[in-house]
Amino acid sequence: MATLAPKLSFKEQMHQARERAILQTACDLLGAKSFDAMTMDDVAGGVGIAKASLYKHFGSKEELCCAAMVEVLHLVNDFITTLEPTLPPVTKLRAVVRWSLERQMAGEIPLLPSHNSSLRAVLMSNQDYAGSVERLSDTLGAWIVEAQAEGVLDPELPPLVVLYTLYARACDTVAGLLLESGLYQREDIIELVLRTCFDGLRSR
Amino acid sequence: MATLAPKLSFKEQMHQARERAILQTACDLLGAKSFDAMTMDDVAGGVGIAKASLYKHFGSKEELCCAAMVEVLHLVNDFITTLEPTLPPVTKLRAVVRWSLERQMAGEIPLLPSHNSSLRAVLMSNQDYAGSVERLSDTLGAWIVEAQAEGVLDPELPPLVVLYTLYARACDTVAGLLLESGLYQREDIIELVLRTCFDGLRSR
DNA sequence: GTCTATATGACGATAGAC
DNA sequence: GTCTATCGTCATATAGAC
Repeated sequence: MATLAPKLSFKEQMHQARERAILQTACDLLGAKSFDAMTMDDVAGGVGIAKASLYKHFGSKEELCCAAMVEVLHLVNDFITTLEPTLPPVTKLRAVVRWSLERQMAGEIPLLPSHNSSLRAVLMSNQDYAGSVERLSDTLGAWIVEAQAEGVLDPELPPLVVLYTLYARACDTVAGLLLESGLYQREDIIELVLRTCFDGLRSR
Repeated sequence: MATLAPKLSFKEQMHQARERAILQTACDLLGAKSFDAMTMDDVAGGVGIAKASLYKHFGSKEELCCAAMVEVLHLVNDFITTLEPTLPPVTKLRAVVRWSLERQMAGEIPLLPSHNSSLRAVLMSNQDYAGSVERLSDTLGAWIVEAQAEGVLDPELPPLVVLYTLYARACDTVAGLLLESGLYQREDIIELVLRTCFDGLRSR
């Protein structure tokens, strides 16, 4: 396994470190602006290397941004494996949305690109990305069905509607706007957003 | 008043008609792609005029897109005035979200630009836009407070959180994604989205 | 005001020295 | 592999004829 590779030359370590720095910078930038607005000069400047050097690591802007998005999906899939499997499914669903909200409030790249982003078309034809999305959707979908069977989530809602609603809340900008307003603390905002998502706006 | 202006020369009528066509095309394009991805060539091609002619009507791309967004805000503010004032506030709130969802599913420009759009910065410094947003927010905010006082909306949620949540649902992409899936009819999708927004995902 | 043609600049990507 | 310098392309915006 790769994690057991005993020796990595200094050169290779530097190479990987640079690549991680590039990906991290791209993540930050994509959290702040759209794919179209982000430039390779931005990335190069952020990392502190020449633009031409970027192209030694990633063949194109699309390739770099794909890699960044795939990285995020791997992170969330990793996070999911750390969740205690015996937890109630709705608790696990909340945890995933919370994870995404925390990431987003930290200014990092959202889980999914917005619908009208130019990046979407590129991502959808990327096998690694599509596979990760499918894996994530399958996991969340199973939890949704479980939670509905338990009667915890509304069984009358189609699971696909629930899934998309969770994605939307995990990526929407309410949390960021509330943070900007300066009226609430991070933790309060996360609780409020989770509450409006699961319990709705109406009184009980 | 302008609506009573008795005579409008043929030239002026043509001018206004072209301007409306330009705005409509910009609306459609901004519904389909981001501000950055939309080009003035797209707009000119859509309207069927030369690009240079656009600049006789609008001084810049930013100005055109601002005008398009302001147009939408005027439309929603107009829609609001058609609502029977004696209706319960929560009914009026639902109606506004429904109006926005219908617009969005028709492929038209959303009510508000996404957080990380380059357009946002431009809009925020546009007085006409900012004024319309403020007017809209004041109206919706008053209804929210009323509905909370009646106990129909959860009084423990800060009104600002409710407002942003409504904005997010009015602009999010769940409706569009569900429409793309082909599994549901427009009217069903709207009902489902309104339901998850107001009633949440949890069983009652 | 509308058009064709063009000036100007930004950005993705590459060439070639080190 | 990294850099500087540059190419090719495309988009905003304008010039100038009609």
